[in-house]
Amino acid sequence: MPEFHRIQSIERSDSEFVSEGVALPNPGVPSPAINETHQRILESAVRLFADRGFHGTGIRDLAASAGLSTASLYHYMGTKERLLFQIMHDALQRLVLAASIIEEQSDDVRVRLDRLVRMHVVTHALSRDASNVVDNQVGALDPVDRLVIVEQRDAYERFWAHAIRDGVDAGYFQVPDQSSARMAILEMCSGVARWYSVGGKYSVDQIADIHVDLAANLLHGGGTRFDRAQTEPHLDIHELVESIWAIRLPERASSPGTKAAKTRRAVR
Amino acid sequence: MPEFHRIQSIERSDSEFVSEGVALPNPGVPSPAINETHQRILESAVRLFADRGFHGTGIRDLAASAGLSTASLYHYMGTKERLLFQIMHDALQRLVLAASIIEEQSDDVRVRLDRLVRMHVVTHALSRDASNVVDNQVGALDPVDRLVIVEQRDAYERFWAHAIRDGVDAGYFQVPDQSSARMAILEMCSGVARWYSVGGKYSVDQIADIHVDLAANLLHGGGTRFDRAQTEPHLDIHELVESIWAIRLPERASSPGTKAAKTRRAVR
DNA sequence: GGTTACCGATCGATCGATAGATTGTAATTG
DNA sequence: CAATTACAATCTATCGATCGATCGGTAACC
Repeated sequence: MPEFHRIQSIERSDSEFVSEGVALPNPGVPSPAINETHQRILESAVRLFADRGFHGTGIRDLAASAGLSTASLYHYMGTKERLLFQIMHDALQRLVLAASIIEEQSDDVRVRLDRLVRMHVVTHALSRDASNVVDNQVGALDPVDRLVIVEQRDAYERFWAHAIRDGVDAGYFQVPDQSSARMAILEMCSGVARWYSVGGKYSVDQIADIHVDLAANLLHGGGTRFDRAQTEPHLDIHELVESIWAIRLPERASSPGTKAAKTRRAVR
Repeated sequence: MPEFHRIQSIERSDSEFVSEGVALPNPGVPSPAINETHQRILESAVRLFADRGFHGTGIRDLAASAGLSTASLYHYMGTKERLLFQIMHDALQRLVLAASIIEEQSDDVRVRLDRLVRMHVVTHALSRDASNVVDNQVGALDPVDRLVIVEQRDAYERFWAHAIRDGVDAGYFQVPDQSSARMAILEMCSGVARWYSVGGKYSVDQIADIHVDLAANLLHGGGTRFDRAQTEPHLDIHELVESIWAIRLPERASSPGTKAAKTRRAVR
């Protein structure tokens, strides 16, 4: 009964190969699969977890998709939850490795961010299912495993935080708030995994180009809001939302009574 | 046994009230709850579906959270799936209503987009759970219901598509691709529901301000990528990702063989 | 006496997981 | 070399628990 609890740490191989000037690790992160059947199980699980969610996928679905009995599944996996953990851990390990290579090899912070965006988008397009599992199934992990995964995700986000901070410090970027800008870029790039499909209007590389542009715009500041014409009548959006949702305002001072007195001022 | 299959269409109330110059509908969309117990069920369901996902929530969890027996649950709901549908339908109805009011009352397209962003962000912060259900649980709907919800979501996105198109046509916005820009803004604003928590660094309105800025930057173009220094060594990100993920390139011509021949050119 | 609002008990189906047997093949031993 | 052992890889059958859902009621109210 194989153990997957520990996954070998990242190791750059000695043998490297060239890609037009820059050395890439070879063969990157080895697949955690121990043989072809195990690989099939992992691929089935990634696809099913992405499509139906962890709780929406039964072990019988898993077994059928991999062409095995449910009992045989357990020859390769610990539990269903450990299978999820292994998939997420492996995917995040690759993201962290890619980000570290980029950080290491990009001196100019603008180049670094260009490459981070490109890598994140290409990953989310080419490895769509695994990316969606990482992005959406964290809540299905048991609390202990979740700590490990969240720490990995935080480590990945730190590459982004540092890149944005360095770019702001160097005067290249202007953003209203660094954390919000980081989350905004990550969310918009991760979003690719929600809507991308092969055979669409654009190739993966074109989508990456577009998102590099969008991220560059987003970070380049200058846009003083929409410098809107002030001739428009005022419309309080917070109030509009509370009105439509009938929400009991959790922020923004004023008790329900005061609030009602202020906004419920009927015209007729 | 009440039926929730049909939800009344959007109707603007005759009685309106004023908010510093602009009329707001009152009382917006009425809650679909038929009484206080039903309201408790809906609120429990929204919270649990958001926290654990639809398939991760049992009807016993639902009943316990609402302080009822599972049997009593069925006095108010059709099936668990219909409950999900009702929650999503209601939430989307409110989004569409808010967007239509904004479109109606904003002449300048920059103002329109400002308000759309603000509304979307405030909704995703104040009504976080329902927003997360709408954004993440579409796949749990049965195929027929899903069609209805997807059409609603498409209708909502059309308000955004038109605003971006009008802004581009008017020369206010420059984006590399309108659809990608729309998805990028929606994803980054929806992301708020993933990380926002009350008592954080910023108030809801400040977060809305920040995202208006970010969206304005994103749409204002001008950023010709990161106009990076070309002194950096080249690093093919597509190749990097494929190397780390060991992905069998689905796009980008070249068979595995050719690819290997091209990139596996060993240095030593 | 119909209707509304609930409950305890329980249904059949499915859940994740395991027990125990069979097979093929590689390694070890007489 | 042949016989034996060991183990990896798979199966059928089945476990107890939980799933979504329903049955047949009771109590209160108009």
